[in-house]
Amino acid sequence: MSLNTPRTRRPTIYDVARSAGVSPSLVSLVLQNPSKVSEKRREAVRAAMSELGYRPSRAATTLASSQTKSIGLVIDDFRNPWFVDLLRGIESVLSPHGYQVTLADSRPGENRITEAVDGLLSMHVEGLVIAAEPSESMMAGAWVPAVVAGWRNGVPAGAGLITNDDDGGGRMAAEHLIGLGHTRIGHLSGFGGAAAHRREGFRGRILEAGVEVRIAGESHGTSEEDGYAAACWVLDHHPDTTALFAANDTMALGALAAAKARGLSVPAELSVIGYDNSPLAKSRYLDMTSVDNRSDIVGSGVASALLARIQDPTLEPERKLIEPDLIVRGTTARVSG
Amino acid sequence: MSLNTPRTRRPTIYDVARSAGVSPSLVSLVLQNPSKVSEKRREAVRAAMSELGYRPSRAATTLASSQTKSIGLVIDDFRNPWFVDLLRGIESVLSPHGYQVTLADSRPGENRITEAVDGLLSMHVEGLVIAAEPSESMMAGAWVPAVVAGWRNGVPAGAGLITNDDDGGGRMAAEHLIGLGHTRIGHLSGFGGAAAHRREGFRGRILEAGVEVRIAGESHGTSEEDGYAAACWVLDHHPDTTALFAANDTMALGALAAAKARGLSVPAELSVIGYDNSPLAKSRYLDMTSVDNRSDIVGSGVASALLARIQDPTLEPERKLIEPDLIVRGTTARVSG
DNA sequence: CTAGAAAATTGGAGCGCTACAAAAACTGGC
DNA sequence: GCCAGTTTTTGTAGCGCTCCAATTTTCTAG
Repeated sequence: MSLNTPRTRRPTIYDVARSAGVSPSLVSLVLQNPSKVSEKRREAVRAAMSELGYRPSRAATTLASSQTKSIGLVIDDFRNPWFVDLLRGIESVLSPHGYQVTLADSRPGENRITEAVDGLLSMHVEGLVIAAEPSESMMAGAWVPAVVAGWRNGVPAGAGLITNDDDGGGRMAAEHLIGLGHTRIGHLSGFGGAAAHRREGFRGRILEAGVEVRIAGESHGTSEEDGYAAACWVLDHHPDTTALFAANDTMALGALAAAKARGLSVPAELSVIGYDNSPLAKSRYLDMTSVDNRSDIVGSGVASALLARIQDPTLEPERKLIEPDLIVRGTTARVSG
Repeated sequence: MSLNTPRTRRPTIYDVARSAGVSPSLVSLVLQNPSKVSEKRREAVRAAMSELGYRPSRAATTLASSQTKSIGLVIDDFRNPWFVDLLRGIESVLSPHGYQVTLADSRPGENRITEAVDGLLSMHVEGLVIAAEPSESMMAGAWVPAVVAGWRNGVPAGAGLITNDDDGGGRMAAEHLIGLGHTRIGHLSGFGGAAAHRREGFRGRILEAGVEVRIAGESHGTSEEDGYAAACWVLDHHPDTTALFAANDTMALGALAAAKARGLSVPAELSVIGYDNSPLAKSRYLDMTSVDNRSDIVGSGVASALLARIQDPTLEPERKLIEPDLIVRGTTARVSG
C-alpha cells in the first residue's frame, strides 16, 4: 500500500482477520502474545497486517484493556536544557518495563499546568511526572501516582518529590570558591524556589567561612539579561569582587558579558560559576565551571519511584534529594594578588 | 475528591449522569456543545463532573468519534534549539482550530523514525509533521497527510515539504562577508543535507564574486568540536583567512574557540557567522551574527499546509522554501587592513 | 484406534464515548 | 386550552480492541 492509495477506512483487526482467514480474536492474540499462536497463522496474520498497512488503534486498546503502559511528563518549558537529560533518565528506567512517556508542556508563562495534567489524564497515563511549578489543585481528583521533579515548593500532598539538592549545590559552589582563596564573592540569584535554595546553601557556607557575600537579582528573572544586570550591580557597587556564583548557566553567561564589558578577564580577575552544567557550560569556548544537577539521575529516580507506586498504589510517596556534582572548568581560578 | 481518596474506577459519563440526574447522552452533549443544553442541567452536570473529578476518556472519544483533532510532530532530537520555534509556529496556526500537537522523538542516532511514526499513527493523529531525517518506508500504508520540515532529502512521494531555503541562507552569509570587504573566506561545513545546501549557496555566491573560499569539515558532524576542528584546519592551512561561515551556531562556537586558542580577536581579526540564530547567537555575551532560518514561519507554514490537506485530502502536497534572514551582530566586521 | 490432556482458535460481552433518530418538554398564537 | 413548531432530552447502536469461557484441533500414550 503506497501513500498514493487513499483508503476509505483504516484497517482493523477484522480486516486483517478476513484477509488472513482467521478470527479477529486470533489477530488480537498475535498482537499481545505471539508465542501462543501457531507459526503458520502467526505468519499469515503478520503478512496480512503489512499487506493492509494495519496499525493497532491505541484508543481501542486503551479502552478495552484499561491500561496504557504510559506515563505523562509535564515540562515547564522545552527550552530548559535539563529536560532532555531528565527525559533520558526516565526512559532508561521505563523502557525496559515497556512503558512509554507522553510529553506535555505547561506553556511557559501561561501556567497551563492544570490543562497539561488534564490532557495527560484524559489519555489514561498511569503515572505523572511534573517537571514544572506545581499547583495545589492541578491534580484534583487524580487517581494516579505523581512525582514532582525539580520544584520543591507547592508540592501537593500525595505527590512524591525527587529533585536536585540545590542547597547542597550552592554549598559546593561556595566551597570551591573559598578553597580557591576568594574572600569577596558575589551571588547572582534569581526568581523561584530552586534559586532560593541555591542562594541559601551558598550564603550559608560562605558566612560559615567568614567571607563577605554580595547578593543581587533576588526577585528578578533567571535569563541572561537578568544575570547581566545582577552582575553589573555587584561589580559596580563592589568593584573588589573576585568571584561570582550565578543561579544558572544562562545567568553566568550574563556575568561573563558584564565582565567583558568592564574589561575584566575571566578567570584571572574574576571567577564565575554557573549551575546546571548545560551544553553552554560544557562548550569548549565557554568552558564554564558549573554545578551539575544530575538531571539524568533525578529522571531515573523519578521513574523508579513512579513505577513502584504504579505497581503498588499503597506505597507512600517518596521525597528524595539528588546530590549534585561540581564540574570545575576554566572560568574559576585561584584568586590572584 | 482529594489525592488521598483512592478510587476503584475512574468516573465515566454514566457516573456523572447518575449523580446529576440526567441521561449519559446529556452529559456527552455538555462536553461537546454546551450551548445546546439548558443552563440548569448544564450546571448540574458540571457540578457533578468536578464533584467526581471526572475527566473525559480520550480513548473512548477517539474511538466513538473517529477524530482526534490532533497532529503528530516527530522531532529528531529535542536538543535541537529550532524545534521549539517550529512547535510554537505550528501551535499558533493549529490552536485556533482546536487542534493539538503530540510530540515524539526519533531517538537521535537510533533513527527510530518508523517507530515514532507508527506510534503517532496508532494514536489516530490526523496529520504528521516530520522534523527529522525522513525514510522512504516510514509511512508505508499511512493514510494521513504528512509534511516534512527541515529536511530536503529523502522526502517520500506524497509528503509535502516546507523548509528553510538553506542555499539562500548560504548566499546571504556570503553576500554579507563580501560586502564587508573580505576576500579570503573559510566555510565550516558539516554532515547532512541542510549543511550541503548552505555550503553550495555560500560557495556559489563567493565564487561569483571572484573571492577565494576554503571549505573544511564536509563529511564530519555538526557539533562544536567538529566546528573547532574544521576552523583549526582552515586557520592552520590558510592563516590569511579573515572570515569564517559555519553551518550552524554550535560550529560557530567551535570557530570562536579556535580563534581564541590562536589569539585572534573576533571580529577585528576574524569575522564569524553562524546559522540558526539560536539562543546561543542571540546571547549578549556571544552576540553572534547568524542566519535566522525562521523556524516559526516554517512551523506556521507546515501547519497551514497540513490543515488544508486534512480538510481536503485531494489537495496536492505542497513544496515550499522559507526565506531566511541574516541577523548582523557583533562577530562580523569590515575587514581591517 | 481412542480416551484424555494440551494447545490452538473462536464467539461474544464490554471498555467509555458519540451520533443520530426518536421522544419529551416547552413555546407562543389564537 | 390546544396545536404546530421549536428546543431539550433520551435510547440505542456502534467505534476497534481485549478478555475469557467455550469450542475445536492436535498431540500423547496405552
